[in-house]
Amino acid sequence: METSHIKKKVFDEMENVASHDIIANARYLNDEQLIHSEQLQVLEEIFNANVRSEEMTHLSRHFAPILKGNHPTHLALWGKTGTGKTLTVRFFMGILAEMCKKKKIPLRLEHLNLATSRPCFRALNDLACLLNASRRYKKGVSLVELMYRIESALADFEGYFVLFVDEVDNVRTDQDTFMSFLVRRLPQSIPGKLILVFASNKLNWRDNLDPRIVSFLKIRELLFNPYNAIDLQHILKIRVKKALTPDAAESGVIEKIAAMSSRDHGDARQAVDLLARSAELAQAAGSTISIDLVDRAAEEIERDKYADMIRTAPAQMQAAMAAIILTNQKTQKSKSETGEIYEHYRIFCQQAQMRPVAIRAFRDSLNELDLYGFVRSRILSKGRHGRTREVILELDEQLVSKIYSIILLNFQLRQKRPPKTKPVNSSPSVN
DNA sequence: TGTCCACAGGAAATACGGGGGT
DNA sequence: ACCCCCGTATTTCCTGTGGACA
Repeated sequence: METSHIKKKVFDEMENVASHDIIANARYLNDEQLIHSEQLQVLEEIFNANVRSEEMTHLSRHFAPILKGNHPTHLALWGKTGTGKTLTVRFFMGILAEMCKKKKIPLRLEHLNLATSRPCFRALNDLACLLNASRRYKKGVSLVELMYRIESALADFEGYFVLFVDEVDNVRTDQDTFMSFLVRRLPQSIPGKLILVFASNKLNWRDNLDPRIVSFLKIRELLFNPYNAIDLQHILKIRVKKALTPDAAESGVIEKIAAMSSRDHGDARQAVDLLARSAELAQAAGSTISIDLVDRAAEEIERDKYADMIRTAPAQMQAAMAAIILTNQKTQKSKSETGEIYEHYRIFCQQAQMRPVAIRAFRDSLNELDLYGFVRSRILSKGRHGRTREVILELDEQLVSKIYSIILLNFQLRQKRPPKTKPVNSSPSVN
């Protein structure tokens, strides 16, 4: 009887949700789930709505010389994340490839995406892999060898070679070597006409580059501004049409999301995320997307952001955060001072079996927590009773306890690792 | 008006750890 | 396998400071 009751409940719940479906095609709310052709389709609609049309025009002008057999210069794109640098270029490249095919102009396009920070060696290695010139090495191959392989992979190609280097600023230790290879050596050593397109999130990327290379680059620049509310509305409308059932979004919802997003970041991906989150909430509630739900979704995203940040934060910052929370619990106030927080920090370290850092370093951790918005703090002078930093914890209780449990979890995992003895062969051998 | 608290936060020294070269 | 180098984290040492209080 008990089980059938539960069965019925689950069944009803599912039935209920399914009948109120407002999400018709969830994949359109998450770019990673779209296959290439669908992505292109979405892009095409976005660009047709005149979003990023200026940038598109700029690209067209820049690459126009190709049609006349001339050699365009290199190009650099700047703009914050989610401003559409990658998508715009890829979309444009698609069109360019089509045109060249029609006009029988030999063209080769490659997209080197340096998504995460990596040294020069791995960047070159990735490029070599992209050109099918090498396998992936950890080490054991010299930089020169990699360069040689890249060159010989291109030795037979005489047309235009457009290399799109995405997120160049991610190349660490010896960016100059990497850049000078691309800019100075490669064009000289291959028969094709090389056109480099760099994209970077950091506007000052060029500043810490060897000036000789900068002069060689003769780069044309193209700045991608954050999306404004109108652009975002276009982008969102297309997603809504593709992903949701008709009338799923109440009036004003798209405008609201666009306005919030353009005010906060102008990042299209985050805007779509907010839409997706709102839709999920509505789906769960069996209603349509209301403006209220958007607010709630924004709160949820905000919470997740904090939770994520604390999860990946350095251990010292986590410990400092835990100390602040503990201090507040003890004193039953939301305000606390450096000294008392440090005391709780030391207790916490004892429990977590880690060595506490000196007070000076601890202050820096507190500062960082302020910087990342976990707490608000200011210097307070209490006259004879000294000066101190007053730390105020303003996150809501729910979030605080979530953060606290994340920290505890992290430290428990850390404890499990045996102290500085060599690993005993108790775990299955990892190679 | 001077004192003095309880820290802030800068500078330099030192420790650490990973990666590269030989 | 070994060493060196370099960037980052931490420690050590230090000087500075707003204002309550005597």
